Amino acid sequence: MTQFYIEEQKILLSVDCIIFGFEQNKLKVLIGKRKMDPGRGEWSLYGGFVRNDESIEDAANRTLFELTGMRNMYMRQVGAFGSVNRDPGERVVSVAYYALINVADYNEKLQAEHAVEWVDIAEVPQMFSDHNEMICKARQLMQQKIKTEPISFQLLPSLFTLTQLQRLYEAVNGEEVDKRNFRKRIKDMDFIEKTELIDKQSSKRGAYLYRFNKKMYNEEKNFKL
Amino acid sequence: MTQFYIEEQKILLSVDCIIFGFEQNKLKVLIGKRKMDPGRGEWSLYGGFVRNDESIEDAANRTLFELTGMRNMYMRQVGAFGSVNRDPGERVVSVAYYALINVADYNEKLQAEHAVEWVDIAEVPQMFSDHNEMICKARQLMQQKIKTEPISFQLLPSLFTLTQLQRLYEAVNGEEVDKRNFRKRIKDMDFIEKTELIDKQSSKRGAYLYRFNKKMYNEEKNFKL
DNA sequence: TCAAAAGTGTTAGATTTACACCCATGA
DNA sequence: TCATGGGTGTAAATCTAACACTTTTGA
Repeated sequence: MTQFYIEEQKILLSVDCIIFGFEQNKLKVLIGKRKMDPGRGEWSLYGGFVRNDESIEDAANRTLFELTGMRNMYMRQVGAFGSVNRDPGERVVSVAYYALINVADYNEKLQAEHAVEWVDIAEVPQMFSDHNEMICKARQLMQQKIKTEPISFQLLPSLFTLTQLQRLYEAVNGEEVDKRNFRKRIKDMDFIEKTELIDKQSSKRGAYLYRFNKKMYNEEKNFKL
Repeated sequence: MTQFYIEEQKILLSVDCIIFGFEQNKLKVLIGKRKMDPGRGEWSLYGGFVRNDESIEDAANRTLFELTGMRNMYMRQVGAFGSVNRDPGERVVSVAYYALINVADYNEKLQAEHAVEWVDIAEVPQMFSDHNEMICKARQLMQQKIKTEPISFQLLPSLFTLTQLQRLYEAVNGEEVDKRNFRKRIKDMDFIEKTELIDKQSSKRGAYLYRFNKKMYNEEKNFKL
């Protein structure tokens, strides 16, 4: 193969994953202590290097799979982070992705193996490199997205109560909403289906379980929260 | 210096600039025919490679300066584009940025030198590599941004008429708006200052010229269009 | 004198917000 | 029997959208 761009400098390229989960009415991110030098022991996102024969997105999916054992997670690019000295070891440009996961689906064994934990988004410690900035940007993007697309269901079990859904919105947006107004908006969205099933976990009386009907959503697409 | 990431593969990294301008009531992008192999002669964005000793953002600013002779342009990242075969020559990952320019400020000599031209966003031809996708994404981001931040003034002369401003919004959003409702919203924003100057270019009667008062905006920040 | 763009308010409809009580159940 | 979370409707306020005529002036 002919070499076209012979004069140019090549650069290390990595991906970093901001994995959001919802647990105990809080929005959380999955982070761990860095296991390599430089920066060993610092809080860090989970990441990996991009290989020459895979797209950045593939690298991100591979990294997510390594960490969670899951494929086809909801994942969106946050952006490229490219300060010269962002990594103390060597020049590394990183492309951040955020992903959404239902915490209950996450394999505890893998979690233990990678020594990562769910940390409340409001209590994220100081992190390695520019990872705080990445988390912040990811959260902003996710907050925007959740207003216009039904991504909340990625963070919940397939059956959920309206109170769970509401608490999720409150956690993501950082402010409480009125229960009746919230439920009115849900009623207008036919693709959020009421089932006949009752959840008895969270209350004595029990609450109806709902599910997201993806097919119906694809026909209607009138999402607004 | 110690090498930390010895095993990893390095990749060519470039930046591509989507430069938006506003001319004849149309939103336009600045593009030219590619001057190097592979892809010589195809329509292309203006870009450049990222050097090892500069941030991606610096590379983008340098590239914009090369093309326009201007510094401190409004510029935002669109994202990283990283398919393996996006560049037919060699594996190149590119980070796209969009920038806003007042067309009248753009040096014609530089434009001729680089052989770039303003093309209506609605009539962008098929382009090299994934540049159509980059433009599309850039436009989406810009459309979102213009709703909540006063970036429109980057595309206009420092003095402008309300009709110009309205036409700009219409061009960006791709739909017409009601003149009276538009002007009502403008009146609520004190940082869009009416001057005593009259523009006689666009009408016999003449129209008041307005200016964006940045200091006043920074105090109020209640932008909404 | 007329064509072309500038400028200006009102009203109906839609959307959003605020708000309080009864229900069902397990402990 | 009572504490806990589940479930429900209405009215006021705000915001949005639709709409038409007069003014100025250069050609």
